[in-house]
Amino acid sequence: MESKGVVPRDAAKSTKDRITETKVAMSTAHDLQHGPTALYGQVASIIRSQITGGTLRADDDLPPIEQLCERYGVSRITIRQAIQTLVAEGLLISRRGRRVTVAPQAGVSQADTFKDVVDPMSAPQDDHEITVLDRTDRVVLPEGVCFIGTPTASYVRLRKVHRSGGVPYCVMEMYVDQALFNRLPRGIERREKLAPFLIKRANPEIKVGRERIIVAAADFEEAQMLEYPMAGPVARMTRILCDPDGNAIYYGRFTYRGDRFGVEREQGPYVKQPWEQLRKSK
Amino acid sequence: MESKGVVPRDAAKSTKDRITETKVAMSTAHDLQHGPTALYGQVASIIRSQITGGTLRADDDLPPIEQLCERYGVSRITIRQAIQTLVAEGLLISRRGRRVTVAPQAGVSQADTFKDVVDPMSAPQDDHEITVLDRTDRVVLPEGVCFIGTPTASYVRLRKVHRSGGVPYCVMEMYVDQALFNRLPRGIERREKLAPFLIKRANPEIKVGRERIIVAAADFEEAQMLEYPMAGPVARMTRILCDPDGNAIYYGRFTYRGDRFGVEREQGPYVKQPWEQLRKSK
DNA sequence: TATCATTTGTACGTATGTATT
DNA sequence: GAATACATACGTACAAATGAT
Repeated sequence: MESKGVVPRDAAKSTKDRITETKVAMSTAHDLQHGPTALYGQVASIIRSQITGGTLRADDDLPPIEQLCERYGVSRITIRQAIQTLVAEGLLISRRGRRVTVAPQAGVSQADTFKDVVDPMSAPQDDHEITVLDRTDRVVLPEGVCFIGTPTASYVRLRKVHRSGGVPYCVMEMYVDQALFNRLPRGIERREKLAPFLIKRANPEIKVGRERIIVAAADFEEAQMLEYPMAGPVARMTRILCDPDGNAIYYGRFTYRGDRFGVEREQGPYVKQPWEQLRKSK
Repeated sequence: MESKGVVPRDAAKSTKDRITETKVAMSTAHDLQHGPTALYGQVASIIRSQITGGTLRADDDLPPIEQLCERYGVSRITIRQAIQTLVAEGLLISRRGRRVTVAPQAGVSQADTFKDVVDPMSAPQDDHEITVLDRTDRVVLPEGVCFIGTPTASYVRLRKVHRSGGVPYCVMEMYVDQALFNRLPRGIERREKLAPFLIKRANPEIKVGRERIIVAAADFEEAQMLEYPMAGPVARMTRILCDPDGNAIYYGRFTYRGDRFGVEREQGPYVKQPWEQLRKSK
């Protein structure tokens, strides 16, 4: 292939900078090159480094797309795709009718990020809200989901949304053994995180609780319920609690917003790893 | 304005045409509606349900975009955006010059997915490869990253890529105490996962290892190194190992492809947490 | 309360580059 | 080399949400 000379594309380049309102002290004309990296990728890189570098800060507005088009000498689609990329990365927020803004949590380092996340087993904050979407009694567990323990005859199925500070951070679907649920205080599902409650106070005793965690992209439904970009990163967790007889008295599937999820694990030489005690899942 | 209506596309059944071979028994004209849900969202929903429902199976080809345009009576951009969405969700793979295909791991249930993932501490498979990108001796740990333990005076900094079955699944940056590293077998960093090696065999003993895990979207660099869609979901893990004196003799930051990451945790009142089982001192 | 300008979201049509078959 | 098919990119238009008037 020929390393061809760059096609001169100075269409809108000479236009005077009319960008005066924005706080964004963006630097002067960037020279984008038609080449191996797509134009939208180059634009995204520039903006990304402005965010990580501190030129753009949390909650800052970006200039309108039209102005960015002029500035970089590219079309609207190109800018849009760059913005889309950064939205998916969690660095920008774009909403109809408003300016595109830098995400509140953008630019903080990874270590700091960990302060804002919600460990699934942590105690809820003061501003924690629980919404019960629906409840169905006397249902059976779906086939093949029980990776430890044996299902019981009958469950209560609950779907809930948890919010912190008004923002939903987790949607979940859980099955609680019907007999056990009937013994719990009335309305407890609206007041408490059930798994921590069961582990601390339930009768009969919980013998073992196990969680599997994977990461994925939010599907349409999850994105809507979590007020989160479609295909944004999420954590999916499956949790099972068993009683001393090996009955799975609790099964839950959780989807956490990626920006609000974090877990900590210990590793050490004297500890047998949980999965070494497991039967292999096929 | 009136939609042009879906052109029935049944005639083109030339023998050479492999398109008719696709198992896409796509139903007859789907009526998309201009309304609250965007057209591309409707298309994405249809295809998504075909995948999860089994009409489209892993490694199946989608019809060319042009044909999808005709089928749904929408333009190329609309189809592309639907495909993009599903690519970001990990359900489709789109490559230049080839048909869009259904991702190999698409359509399997969450529980099943867990068998393909790589627990960070698991033993490497036979087809496991390690590439050392670079090595720098006698460096100090970056400021403020050490969430447990105290940094030592000098580290070896390594950047590596791990592959399984030829596919990269993790990129990492790690710091190993210089003195400790000098005592390790030569070239061990190219042959072994260092943390498990240290935990099992190092001298002095590791007293405690702790991991923090969050989820995020792949940035440009990570996406390239992992051969993964930009902004695709990834897990980021930070791990620190300390010796009995509380010195952080190992610090590592890892980025895992979302489709290859999974961890398991135990929870329960009668199971001592790993760190509770640790010998407190020698 | 209603209207208007601004700004982004969605969508169409078209053209060209580039990788695969 | 040719045909196929996706990626990128331009220009344009209208819809919908927001904020200010």
